[in-house]
Amino acid sequence: MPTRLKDIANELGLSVVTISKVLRDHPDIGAETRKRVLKRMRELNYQPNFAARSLVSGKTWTLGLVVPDLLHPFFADVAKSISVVARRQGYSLLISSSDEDPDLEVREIKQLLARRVDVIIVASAQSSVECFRLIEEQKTPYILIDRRFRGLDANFVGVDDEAVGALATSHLIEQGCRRVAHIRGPEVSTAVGRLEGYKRALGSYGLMPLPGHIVSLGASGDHRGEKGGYEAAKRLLSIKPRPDGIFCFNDPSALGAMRAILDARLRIPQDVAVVGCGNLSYSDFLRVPLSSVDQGSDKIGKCAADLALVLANRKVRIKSKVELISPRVVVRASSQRIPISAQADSVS
Amino acid sequence: MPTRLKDIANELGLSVVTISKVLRDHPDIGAETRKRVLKRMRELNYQPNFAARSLVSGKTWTLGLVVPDLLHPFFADVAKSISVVARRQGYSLLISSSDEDPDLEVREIKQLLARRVDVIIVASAQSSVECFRLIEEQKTPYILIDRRFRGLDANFVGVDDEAVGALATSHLIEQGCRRVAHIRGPEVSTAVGRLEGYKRALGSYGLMPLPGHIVSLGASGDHRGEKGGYEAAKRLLSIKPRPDGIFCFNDPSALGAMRAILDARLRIPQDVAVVGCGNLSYSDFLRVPLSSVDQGSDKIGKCAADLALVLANRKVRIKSKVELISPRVVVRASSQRIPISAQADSVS
DNA sequence: TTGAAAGCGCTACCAA
DNA sequence: TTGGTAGCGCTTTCAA
Repeated sequence: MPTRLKDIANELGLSVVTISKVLRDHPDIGAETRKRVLKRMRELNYQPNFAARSLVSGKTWTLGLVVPDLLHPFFADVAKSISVVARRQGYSLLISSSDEDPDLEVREIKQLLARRVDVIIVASAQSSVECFRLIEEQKTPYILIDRRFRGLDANFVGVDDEAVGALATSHLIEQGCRRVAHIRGPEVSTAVGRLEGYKRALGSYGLMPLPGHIVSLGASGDHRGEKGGYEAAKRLLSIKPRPDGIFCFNDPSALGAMRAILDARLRIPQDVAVVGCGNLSYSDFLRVPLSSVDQGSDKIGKCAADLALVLANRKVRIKSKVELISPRVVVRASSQRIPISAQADSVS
Repeated sequence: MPTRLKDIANELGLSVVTISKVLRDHPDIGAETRKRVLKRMRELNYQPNFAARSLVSGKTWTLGLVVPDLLHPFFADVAKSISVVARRQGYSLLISSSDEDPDLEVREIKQLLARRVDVIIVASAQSSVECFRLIEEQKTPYILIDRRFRGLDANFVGVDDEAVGALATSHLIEQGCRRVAHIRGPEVSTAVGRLEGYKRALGSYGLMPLPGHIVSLGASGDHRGEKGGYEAAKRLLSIKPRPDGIFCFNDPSALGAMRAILDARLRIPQDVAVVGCGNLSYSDFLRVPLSSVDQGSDKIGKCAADLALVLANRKVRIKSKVELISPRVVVRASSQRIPISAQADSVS
């Protein structure tokens, strides 16, 4: 039903090839012919058929993105900035949500492979590396974001999670906390890295995690960790000596933790200071505005998209790139124990 | 590079057609042959080429979604539920963010048309109806969500905005507010509908909007209305008589309004009660938990997706469907002036 | 039950 | 500068 090259060719008494060349700005076309063709194309509002084009060229001009949860502001932000970069180069974005389910994720990836997207970008919920072998077999370039895997030589764009943990922990210590606890996340690279950073920072101040001061978020069934954070913080508060600072794996768990602290009639940050990670929107409107480590989600998206476009245009596989974004602490009331100095909010 | 039907055919000494039939579960294939073919397909991890298939069938098994802002929890939620429904039927989702820019939106829609998606779903930032004519010309079915247009006979799925306004306003009145103000949104159907509902509800209680009690969010440059809500509320608070309740166009503007109220050293809800719209996540963790009208974003997504799948499988155009989701109030502290009764949070 | 032929809309290659 | 031919991987139709 839509206009085809052939239609224009017939109307103008030219060949399909000529029209095709005009379409793609091929040099060897007469100025007059070109003008006529372009005019008619515009009149008919001609749109080339992507399927046909893909079939010939082997390129779909499509990027595939798989995230664990589109509703999570971090991933929404990443998706958005990928989409902006991609669009500028004529690429579209096929997005799917794996719901943190590794099997579903594999199915989604297979779907993207079947559709022959030019590059796959995935924030993976896998525990094994198997499914990436599948992608490699098909020779589709792919980029991991946010979460990485030991021993997998793959493109990666994400925040430097050890730096996240170190930054948050050092900040708490600098604010006068001496018993900094950590609510850690599940067994994925982000949580492990942040835990490492936490330990490293304590060490660099000559401190150690106190017994019971590292608790796990657990899979409390809640999506993002609010409930888990609440439970974990309750456990922490019952321990002697009680922590005077908590670095939480992510913002939702920090919200849960803050609720537990307030419920226990303790003050934030005077009794217990809290730092989260993710720097989600609306932080300024919380009961106690939450200090948080910003992961630079838009930067991650932009980097990943830029890399994707490079990969999409290479014929041969190139050496894997690893890009680590530097995190930054955004200090708000939940950890501000020392009078405001030059550091607040605008720190780089 | 990936396996083709022809490869399997050659290996097994069969014709391409036979393999193709097995692939699509065609009945007239010998049991033995079918088994052999399926086995080999699995071994080679065969994936049919979508581009080739689309070219023949004219179907892309792809839905296109255009939203003003993927970061907005409402649209993220809608996108997610569309994706879930679509996936179950083998459809993928091409998502793009228009950034509330009508021109950009048109370009995105053109892109989707060029890609011959089976259905376009769009939460539109247009002020005119022109661009939908474009879609109609190409005979691509489309569904408007969230925002609709007068005089455009199109499929629509969204919340009943008048009911939203009426519900929120009645709730405030029932909580004892007598001077209910409204911070209204821009000139789109959602804002207009909510304003109408607000007026209707006032009327049904024999009340009228007081002079200056309807203020506009304005385009204060902030993305979602926090700053606009702040400014608007400040203006409202300076008016005599001062409002004792504010129904805000959306949650971000309600957050801004609450900040203005607290800044003015007034109490929420005792001095001024506040209701927002959208019921975004984390509401429980706000300084004052925000009452909000839930728009049923997941229901909207599900409905839209179901409708899209129907449209994708019809040959002929069918009469436009309009589905209005009923909103519900979720009462939290910001509007709870009367002791908690059976109504709180669990109201349906 | 199987397969040969034609064609979807486009691009690449080479000849005119 | 222009166009004929071939073919991308698949489905549809019809004949064997």
